[in-house]
Amino acid sequence: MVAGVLVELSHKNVDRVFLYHVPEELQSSIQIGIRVLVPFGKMELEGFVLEVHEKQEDSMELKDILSIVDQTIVLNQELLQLGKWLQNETLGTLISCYQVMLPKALKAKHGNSVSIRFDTFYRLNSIEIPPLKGSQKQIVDLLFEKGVVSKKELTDISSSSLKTLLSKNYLIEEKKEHYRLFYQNTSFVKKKLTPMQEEVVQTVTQKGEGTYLLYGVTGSGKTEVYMEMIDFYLKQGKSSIVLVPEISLTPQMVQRFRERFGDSVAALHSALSDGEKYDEWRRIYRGEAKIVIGARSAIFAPFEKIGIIIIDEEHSDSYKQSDPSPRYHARDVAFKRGEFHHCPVVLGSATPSLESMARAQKGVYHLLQLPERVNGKGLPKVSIVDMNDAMKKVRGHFSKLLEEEIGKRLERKEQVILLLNRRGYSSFVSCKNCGFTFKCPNCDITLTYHKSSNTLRCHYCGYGEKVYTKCPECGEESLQNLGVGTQKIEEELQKLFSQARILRMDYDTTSRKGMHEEMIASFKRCEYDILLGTQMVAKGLDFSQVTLVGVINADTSLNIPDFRSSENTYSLLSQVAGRSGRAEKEGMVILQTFNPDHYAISLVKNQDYLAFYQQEMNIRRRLKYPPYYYLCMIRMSGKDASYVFDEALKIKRSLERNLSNVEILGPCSSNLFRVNNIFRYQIILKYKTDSELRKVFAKILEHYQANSKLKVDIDFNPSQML
DNA sequence: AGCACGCCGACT
DNA sequence: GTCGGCGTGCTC
Repeated sequence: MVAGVLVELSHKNVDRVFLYHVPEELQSSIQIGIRVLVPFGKMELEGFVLEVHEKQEDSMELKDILSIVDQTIVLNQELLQLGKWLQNETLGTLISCYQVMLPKALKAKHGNSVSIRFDTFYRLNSIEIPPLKGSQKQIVDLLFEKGVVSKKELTDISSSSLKTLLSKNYLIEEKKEHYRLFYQNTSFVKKKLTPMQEEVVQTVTQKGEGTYLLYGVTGSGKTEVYMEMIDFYLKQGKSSIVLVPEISLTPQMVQRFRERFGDSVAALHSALSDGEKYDEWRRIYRGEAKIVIGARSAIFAPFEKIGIIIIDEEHSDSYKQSDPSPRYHARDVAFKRGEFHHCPVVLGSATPSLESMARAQKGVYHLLQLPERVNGKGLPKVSIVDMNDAMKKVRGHFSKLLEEEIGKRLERKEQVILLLNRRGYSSFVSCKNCGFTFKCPNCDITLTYHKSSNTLRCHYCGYGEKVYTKCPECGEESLQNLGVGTQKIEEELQKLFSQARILRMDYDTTSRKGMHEEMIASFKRCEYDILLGTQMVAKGLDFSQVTLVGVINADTSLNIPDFRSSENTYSLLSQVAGRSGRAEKEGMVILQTFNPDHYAISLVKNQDYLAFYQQEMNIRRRLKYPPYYYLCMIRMSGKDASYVFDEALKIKRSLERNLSNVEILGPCSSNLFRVNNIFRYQIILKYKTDSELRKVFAKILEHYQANSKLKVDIDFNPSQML
């Protein structure tokens, strides 16, 4: 018997099946989709069994499989097929496509040490036991009384007596798997759906398979709709996947699911330990959990029958994996699995990505809408403060209006959320006086400041200019690097309101495990008046006492050198605005900005997503960006900068020869030009159809696979262009 | 990833 | 004359 094994090394040269002889004693347990340990050169490696053949085809000497790692399959037929599709889609290695589907404990990796935890139990072997005394008698008495006793209950009693009883065969020892996470079942009160919510649920469950874009304003009760749909499929014995951008940022969502569905909910996110993730995965695999809520990789949850896949906050760029290959988008995987399981895929957002909205407008997706808040209240009133004026009157970062309104909330014992927008922190130059920022004339994106050369550069096309000290717009000597920290704002805030209880939430204060949830819970209990934080205070939180949301610097994220910066800014501001006035009291929002007339800010005032969508679409069309064009980034890197550049030019020429109807930009140096003394150049492609693209790329990758001086990476639909 | 093979510089 | 540099190629 022969097995085809894909080994753990993620390198193009070995990314194929190697054949091994299956020794007699392992033949009964060998299966496609399990892990095995094999000799490979002088190494011992783990790998996945992808093929099993009854007889040896030729006379080639094959090595023996050393041992079997899993008793059960870790990659079922669907996932094996999905991995091959993913490889073709992303041009990553096949092994990386399989590894990305599994929790660390189940990845093929020799020396992996994540294990299953067991609880030990004891019961009596027979009723006839000679009279005993002391602690031995104590143990036996307890067993007569209870039948089964766990090891934990016996910790106070002598362990040597236990050993004696075991050695005399009076007791039987049993081991039972122990899941590291403990969930308490709580009671749940089903909320009655509004007619609009009801209609959405009906549409999806009746139409079934297909893609739905659920466009619902903040506070419109999307979570209730998700739960109702999940319940529908749960009653048919089918499982559900719910993706959220980063689950540790939305503990309230998990809690609500737990309240309703109890133990059937499994959570998969970065705050869990490897062991906890392994346990949750096993609960999913065994069908003990029917609903998984998780971040990007939860899209690979090993369910047998999927009823529905939901992607909440579908516009979030966290669904695209960009750092380690495979560079996949969870949304695309969702569509593929949706096809396989003939189930609906629901994309939900208050500010859908332009890509998704455009498809919905074209009728590719079914568009579902929830235009009203469930509390019957309107959306919060948004005021925009022009900081160009305000800065002349006050020092510091608080406008008169924001200061006054915070004061009012403190008096009324209501709560305040303050957002410090840190995206794009200090990498651009802006005029203190008029708000002017430098833009690339070819790409219409903000130029990045390079300290080393004291220049402003566009990393899309390579355009560059010298930094002036005088603002070209107003002539003032008031250009500055932008960026402030939460700590500084906190100090300022405390000076303004000495009695206020301020909770600062950023990556520093929430790094400790469980800290994030703890802070949210304590703010909810009104132990603080003001929640001050970065992006993490913007999403999914539901505090009934919050009636004011303030954004210190609404426009920093506009200056990120990325064509999506307007979209991201609009989306962030709408999201955070939605935290205000979620219960009976009216909500208010104050946006401080140097660009009050920029559409990504002014249109937040009336929460007019569709107006924003139209305006942004015009720009995208004009500049040939998504959704009108697809983007693809080819990154070339190596130690010898001039060699890398020369090869990059060769690649460009070869692309020009082999592709038609594709716009090729570059090569130019990446924003992070030198990382660990590796120099990086990039080529960006804009195109409408990718039929010939993948073949050409595959050839290029093949050509360079053995070249140690140049690494070529390809990223389809990159989420950020840095 | 690791390890061997292989063809050109400074040395006991 | 050898020891050793890391470029190239292979691993069932």
